[in-house]
Amino acid sequence: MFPSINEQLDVIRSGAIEIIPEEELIKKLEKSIKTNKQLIIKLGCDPSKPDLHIGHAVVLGKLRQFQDLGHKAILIIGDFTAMIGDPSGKNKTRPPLTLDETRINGQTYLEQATKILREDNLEVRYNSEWLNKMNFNDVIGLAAKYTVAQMLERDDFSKRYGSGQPISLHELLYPLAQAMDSVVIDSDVELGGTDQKFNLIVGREIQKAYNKEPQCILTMPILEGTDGVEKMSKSLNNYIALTDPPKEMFGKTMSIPDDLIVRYFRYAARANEKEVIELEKGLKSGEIHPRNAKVQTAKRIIELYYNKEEADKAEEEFQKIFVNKDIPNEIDEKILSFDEPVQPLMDVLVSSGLMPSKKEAKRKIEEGGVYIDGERASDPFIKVDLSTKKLFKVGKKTFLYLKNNA
RNA sequence: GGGUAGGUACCGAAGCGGUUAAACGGGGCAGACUGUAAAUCUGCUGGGCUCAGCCCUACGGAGGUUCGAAUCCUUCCCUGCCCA
Repeated sequence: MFPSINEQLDVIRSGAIEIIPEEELIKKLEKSIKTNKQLIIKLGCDPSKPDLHIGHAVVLGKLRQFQDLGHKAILIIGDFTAMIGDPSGKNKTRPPLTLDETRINGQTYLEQATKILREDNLEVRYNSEWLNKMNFNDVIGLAAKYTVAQMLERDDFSKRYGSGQPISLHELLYPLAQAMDSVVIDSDVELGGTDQKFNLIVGREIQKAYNKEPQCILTMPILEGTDGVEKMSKSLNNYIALTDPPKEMFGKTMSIPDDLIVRYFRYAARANEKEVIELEKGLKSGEIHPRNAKVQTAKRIIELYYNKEEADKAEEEFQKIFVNKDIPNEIDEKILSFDEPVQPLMDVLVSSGLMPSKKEAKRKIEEGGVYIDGERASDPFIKVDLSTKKLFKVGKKTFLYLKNNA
């Protein structure tokens, strides 16, 4: 029923940063094979930001591998914990969300996550189901199982504490809440990014405190964002969303710094180890041009979430617009409804949504960032005739046909 | 509860009565260049208008002093640190 331990371990280890403790995982696997019972693999997610990106996909992909091995994935939608807001990586307390908001976000999350996960061997649980029921007594009982010093071991807590940044008490409760999830679902393995290591270990400790068999933890790397410096995150706007259209995925991948190519090829494009080594060698020897390596990576990523045709199309578009400075194949068209078809350029830019304000429009025109039918418009006060369709280009990548219907 | 230091634009951080839509850095946007939506360099970065000028809004909130306040006073809210 299950593959052999070594086969399973090969899959499990690939791409993983740490497995703690590995011996225990082996024992769990042995037992699973012997009793023919699935292991319970937990992945918690924070639905406060429902835009999933290819950084999240790294750990989701690992969960998928466990599913493929025959184990049971439990995806915890942290609708309750999202109200607290995991302080991880943040130096500031987050604004709390309501349970309703997190529920809606959770649904969105799920829609995106199932692009990667399979529907069988999958169970979805919302942690408000048990956390919302705990009363103050329960919370005290839980909090009594961990100490302040242990909690302050967490890197970002100690950093914030040390530098005089505020830490609200409820933030200290976050790892405990997440740990409670593990207690309730009896997880055997919990997955997470390396930044989750602390929380995952707390889960293990708390399970023990509740006389449960402790979970093993497996951490996956945190993928850098397209800027190549910070981790990929929505708030830093350096992410490639799973729902990004193909040409966005392509362009964003092309914009990563060269030294990130191999990491993206491995983790974002999910190339196998052999391919990764080949690419690495080619880049080093100069046989493979970094540009082409990026093209290949970008196309592989698009193939994961769309298909080959879309990948080819995205490449073609990119070539067209950015290399040949041509216009894209498909351009949106917007009909405006001024009383008169002849309007000042600034007004046209604002009411079409191309510019947020007239001041901004004026600036961009003066900077030479606005083109009408291929001609650079340099006078912000000119009027344009929209009785016929005109092509507007703002900056390098925004194209829009505009026409007035009156 | 006492003491003390703070709260400035998207973020960090100057300014401490007028010349301040607010230095500087980051971010963002635009331009040049490029294999690239990279790097680098340059410019811009609250809004409106009858647009080289004028007007509104803005330095935690509310009042006040002053010809004039981010800057001074009163009060309230929030945060760090020390002491209890």
